[in-house]
Amino acid sequence: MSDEIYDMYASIFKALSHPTRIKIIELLATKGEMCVCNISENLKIDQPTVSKHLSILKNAGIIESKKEGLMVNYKIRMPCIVDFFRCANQVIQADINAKFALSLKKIEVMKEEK
Amino acid sequence: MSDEIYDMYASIFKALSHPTRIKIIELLATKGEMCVCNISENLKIDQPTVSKHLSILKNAGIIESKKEGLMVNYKIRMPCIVDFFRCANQVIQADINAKFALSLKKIEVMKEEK
DNA sequence: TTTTTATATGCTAATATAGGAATATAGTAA
DNA sequence: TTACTATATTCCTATATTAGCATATAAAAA
Repeated sequence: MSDEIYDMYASIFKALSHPTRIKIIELLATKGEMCVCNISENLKIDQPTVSKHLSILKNAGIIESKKEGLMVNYKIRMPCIVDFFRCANQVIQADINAKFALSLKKIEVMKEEK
Repeated sequence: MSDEIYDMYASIFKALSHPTRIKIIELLATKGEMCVCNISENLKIDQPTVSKHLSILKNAGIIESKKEGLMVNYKIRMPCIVDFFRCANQVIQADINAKFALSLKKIEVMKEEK
């Protein structure tokens, strides 16, 4: 694989590496399509900030936009992106389970020390 | 979803948002398991830098390590991470196709202008 | 035309990240 | 013990990213 391809992969993941942008993807995945104003309202984040995050996602090729009158509607361009989250969720669940197991172990040790 | 969960998703994607770390994942996905020295040698990146990237991937829960004597072997903890790349590849291919279509269109316009 | 509405962009300060060089740690061997 | 090997960490500097505010653009309405 060429360095350019690695950069392209990295830029897609970088676009997804911000909690606000994850929220935007989740919102669009749920509602299908939304204008900037509704996204801003729904997430309670001011319009310029939402606009900037949307342009980052768009530049990465993850979402696309369509102008309709005054409004710009955004939607997910690559539906398989939802699978990212299913996998990421497995990682997160594994972490939570590991932390839980660890705290149980600590409780056991405390009992033994008594 | 709580803000903490969004942060966890974001940190997983952030861990993948660097070309060197993509290369490491690809390497581990292919070879199964590798020590730091072999990763460093294979990617021609110096050891402290590889070590830092590995710790970022490990903290995100994407890879795990096992110490064996002097060496530390790393392997992928979540096999589904490979699906990330399959999807990301679709995004990349779509971009490449779009660019190609655009350049064809420009050629058409140039012909008409003659 | 002017005004209003929806979105995008420019600027700045604070914060985060990267790589390189040097150093620290931990296990092995002599 | 000392020497060696494989990893990890620290410090430093350069660069990148963020949110917030102000401003610019673009379409619709008056």
